Amino acid sequence: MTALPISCDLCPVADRAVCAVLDEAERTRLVQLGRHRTFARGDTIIAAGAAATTFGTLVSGAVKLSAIDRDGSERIVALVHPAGTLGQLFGGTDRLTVTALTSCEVCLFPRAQFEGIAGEQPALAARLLKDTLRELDESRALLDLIGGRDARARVAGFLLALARAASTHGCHDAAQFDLPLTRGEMAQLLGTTIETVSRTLTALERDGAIRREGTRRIAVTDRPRLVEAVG
Amino acid sequence: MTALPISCDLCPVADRAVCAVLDEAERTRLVQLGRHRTFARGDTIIAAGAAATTFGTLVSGAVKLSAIDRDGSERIVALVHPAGTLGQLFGGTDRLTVTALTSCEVCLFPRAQFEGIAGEQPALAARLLKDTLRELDESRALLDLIGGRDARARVAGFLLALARAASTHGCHDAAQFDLPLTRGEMAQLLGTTIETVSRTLTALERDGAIRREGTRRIAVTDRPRLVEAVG
DNA sequence: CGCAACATTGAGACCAGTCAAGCAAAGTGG
DNA sequence: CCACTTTGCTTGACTGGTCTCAATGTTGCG
Repeated sequence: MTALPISCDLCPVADRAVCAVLDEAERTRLVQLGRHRTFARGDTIIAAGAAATTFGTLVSGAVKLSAIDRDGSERIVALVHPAGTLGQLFGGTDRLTVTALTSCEVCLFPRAQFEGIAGEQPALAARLLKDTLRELDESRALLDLIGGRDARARVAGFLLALARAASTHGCHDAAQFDLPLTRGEMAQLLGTTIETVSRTLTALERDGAIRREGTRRIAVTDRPRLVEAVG
Repeated sequence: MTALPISCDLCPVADRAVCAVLDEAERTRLVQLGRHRTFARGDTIIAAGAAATTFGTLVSGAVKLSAIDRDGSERIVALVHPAGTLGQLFGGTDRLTVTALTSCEVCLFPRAQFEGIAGEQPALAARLLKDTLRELDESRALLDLIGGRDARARVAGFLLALARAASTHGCHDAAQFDLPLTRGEMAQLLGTTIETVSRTLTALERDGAIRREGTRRIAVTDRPRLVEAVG
């Protein structure tokens, strides 16, 4: 979790992240406000309940957003992939905990100053709105997946979503990818249990829809079958 | 579904809706672009799949946002209450169907022109962002409610959310309110079935947490118990 | 190697879904 | 006004998918 100055030249998501809509001068200003940090799997990047003071962009790796219930159980409500944003804009406290799922790189900015720039730069505000709308869509898609579908459909739908996220180009899904989540985390995200996730993956492999390599790597061997499993 | 000119003077949500952030001149311009319409329960206000051409504000009543699966089943992903917004900004087609749950009043605007004004008015853009972030929060709260909780907790949590939405002032919940949804719609929203919703309401009443008056009206008789049921 | 974390598999219990019947309220038409 | 239909709600009995509990297998790391 070292803190270093930001350099956009080497940034792999410089063209896709929210920063991309800023002109040279404004981006320079933003770069001077922020810090580039790296986190290891399991590190807490932003803690729920704390005053919302930072806002960031995920440069590489994967993170989860989760809420902790009063009874101590964790619920994952979203994953964020590179070029996605982290942290709560507006509103005083972060409501979700942001945790690194893999080792990852992040650009972090003081929230207030980031909001200030957004207020001055309509292009940035528009981009943030667009991003938030996409997140809203994804959240509702997840809602659709979890509500009223059985375990097989949830897992299949989740695998397809990951395949899409893993594709470097937007055009079509990756044929194979690494699960950034443990079985337990998948269960939390999908509203089920570790055992059911495990059994379902076994069943999908038995049916020829996927092939597992080790416990984390998934190859989609029969995409139509996987799509059909979603219903 | 008559179309009439907009008049903000009598609008009950003039101070809370997105329009409130506009100055006199801009609001006048917006008013001239839009139309005030009324819908009856069951009417489709915006159809999913169609080109996204309209954007609106809910003035009174309640509406649902739903997605239709390929197999024809409907999934409700959110409810919208007065002062909330309707329709898809950016993106070519509406992905969700907007349906009136009660008779309701709506101000509708041509989407492109609304987006144009948002581009010129940073205050409107900021307000739209803030609203969208709140919707995102609500969507994730619903996700939290549906994922990994049993039927009793889902229904209890939903009733509490409705009590909050029904309170005219933000300070505390309404003690009683009308369900804007049928049992079937509640089931679609909560990811369960009509029968389970009905049985759960019966159980909550038996336990003294609520009292039903007719099939639609709910009085919260023991709020702590209802909160406890959510877990 | 040996521990710790994670994953798989099995057996039994239980919650909720399905199927089915009956009831209540509101509308329709003779 | 009443029979009839429609729509929505409730309740019961049964079934099945998923959760729980428990044991075993696997991976990775000090």
